[in-house]
Parts: sequence; structure tokens; C-alpha cells
Amino acid sequence: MEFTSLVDTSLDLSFRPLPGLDKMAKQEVQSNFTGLSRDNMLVKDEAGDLLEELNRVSSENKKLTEMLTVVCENYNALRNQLMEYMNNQNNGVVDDSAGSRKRKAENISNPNNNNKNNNLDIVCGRSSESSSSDEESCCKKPREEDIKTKVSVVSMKTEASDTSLIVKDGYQWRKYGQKVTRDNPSPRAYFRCSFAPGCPVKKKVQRSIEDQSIVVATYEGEHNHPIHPSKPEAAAAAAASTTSAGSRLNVRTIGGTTASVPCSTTLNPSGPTITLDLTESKTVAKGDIMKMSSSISPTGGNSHRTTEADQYHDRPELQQFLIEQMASSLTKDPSFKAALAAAISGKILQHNNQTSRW
DNA sequence: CGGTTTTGACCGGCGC
DNA sequence: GCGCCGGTCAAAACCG
Repeated sequence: MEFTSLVDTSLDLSFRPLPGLDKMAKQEVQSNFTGLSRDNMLVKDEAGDLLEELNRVSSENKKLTEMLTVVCENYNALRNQLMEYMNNQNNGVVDDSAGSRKRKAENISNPNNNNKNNNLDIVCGRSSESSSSDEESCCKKPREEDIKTKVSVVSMKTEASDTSLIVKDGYQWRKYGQKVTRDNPSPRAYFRCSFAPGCPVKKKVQRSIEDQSIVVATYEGEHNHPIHPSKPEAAAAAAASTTSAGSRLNVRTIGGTTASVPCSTTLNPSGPTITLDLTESKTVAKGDIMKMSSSISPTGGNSHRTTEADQYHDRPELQQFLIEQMASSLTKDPSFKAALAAAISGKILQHNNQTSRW
């Protein structure tokens, strides 16, 4: 399953001039102001400026689209590498898992344990669900629960002083138990989704044994209802809980601003790690947007407008900076990320529904 | 008052 | 069969 096949990466911001708009605008201006030669000249200049602005913005739009496409391609490449790695591990480990009668609960019970068997179970379950019979043969008798339950792990950085095991993922959870497990001194909390009656999703939340400030949430199952509309922070974890990759997905919020890229993907032996820096404050993002919009706004400062537009046109480094600013502002904005993640997870869900019908 | 959290008891799977 | 352990139940307490 190709990621690009699921997500339309064209990112149409609907801000490109229509073909012929140039002519139409000029004709309209001319017909409206015939006989007023001086005004006519002024309006022509203004129309020209606006068209330049439109062209510039549409070219930026195009560049942003290309950037997003590159990101998706990188994701696909990394995912392919991961699949190869998984296949290699599968060949080496399958006998071990068949021979050992180790309790299966341990796979799930220890989210910090980067258990290869756990990954394999998930991958096999998912591939038999969505792929051809060739892939089904990789695990001929997948256990039924492995197919039914999708398990995803989300780890989040929290305040070290925050002792509550609350992971805000947008869904409504009801805690039904708490246990201290053998391998981790910090208690593990058990949650059920209480947003919709009969929703089978469960969640286990426990602090990482290595880093107490990291809370590890293990989601089991799929929600049978849409995400709570008033909770935009749901995006990342919701995407993780419905991830089509089916492998371990760690969504981390990192304190501070050390990450220059707010969203990055890395491949490590435990699986792909998606690191989301959600800690950037809204004020920063909005400030950037405000800065940007005020500097490029066609309505701001008539006398400087043309020269500013020319600056952006003539200087590629400024264009590059502008593009980076736009991308940075978009990715820093939580609401944009939430909307993007919701759209992607929606696409994935839609695709899963379509493939399950085949 | 209804929903949520807490917490001890209980259950079932697994290893020895 | 027994004990360990993770997961779940359910009554009481808590909260808005």
C-alpha cells in the first residue's frame, strides 16, 4: 500500500488564477473605465500588481506542494526499508516464536519492550487484512485476535512533576483499573473508550521505566465512532491508533525547541518513530503567520507594495525564506496539524473500508 | 444525580 | 496443582 495512493498530496490551496483570468480582469477593467485614461492607467497597474501577486502565491503554492510530495516520498522510502527489515526479522524469529510458549500477554504488557514478535504479529495481521495472498503466506495461521485487534503504541513526553496518567488524545476515556506491574514500578492505568457505547478500544497508560517523564499509551482496537470534534489534539494519537502501517508508532511531544523540524521521521531498530514537536506555542505560530501575512499582504501599505513584491520576486533567498516561513508556520500551528492528521487518518480509514470490502 | 476514579478482589493464562 | 502475573470487575468514594 503506497502512502501516496492514500493521501492526495497536491495540497490545493485554491489560490491560483484561473486560465484567462488575466485577460478577463483586464477587459473588465478596461470596459468599466473607458474614457478615464488616467484612472485607467492606475487600475491597469493595480490589476497587474494583483496578477503578479497571484502568480507569486501560486508558485509558492506549487513549491509547498512539491515539498509535501518529497516528504511523502521520503516516508515511502523509509517505510519500504522498514518492511524489508521486518521481513528479515520475520525469517529469523518465526521459529523462535513458534517454539516458545511464552505468555502472549508479555508482548502487550510491556510497551517499552521493543519486542520483535510483537511487531511481527502486527505486521502479519495487517498485511493479511489489506494485501494479496502472497503476503498472507508470510504467516499462514495468524491468530484471530491478531487480526482483530490493532495495537499501536504512543509515547508522549510530559512534565516530570505530572503524576497523572492522562494522555490527551481527543477521545473520552473511562479508567477501569490500575495495576503495578512487575517490570515497572510506576502503575499502569487501564482505560476504555467511553465516548461511544460499545466502542471496543482500550488503552493502557504507563510511565516509561527508562524516562519517567515519558508516558507510554498502548491502544488496542479501533474506534467505531468519529473523533470528538471539539478536541483537535486528538490528531496525532488518533492517527496512531488507526495507523495503516500497523507497526509501532511512537508519537512524541518533545519539550523545548531543539527540533528544527517540527515533524520528522526516523528509522531505528524498534521501528519507525514519528516525532511531532507539539510544544510550540500558538502565539509563536500565529505570530509568524501574522508577520508573514503582514509582510506580503496586498492591502498593507500601497506605496511599498510593489517594491516588496519585487523583492520577493527578484531574490530567490527571500523566496526560500518565505517558503520556509510558510511551511514552518503551518507545521507549528496545532490546528493545522490537527486538521491535516484528521484528513490523513480519515483517508486511511476510508481506504481501509474500501480494501476490506474487496 | 450521573459520570468518573479508586482500589481491593477476582479470574484466567502461563510457567514450573 | 500451585503460584505468579496481567487484566478486569464492581462497590465505594469522589466530583462537577
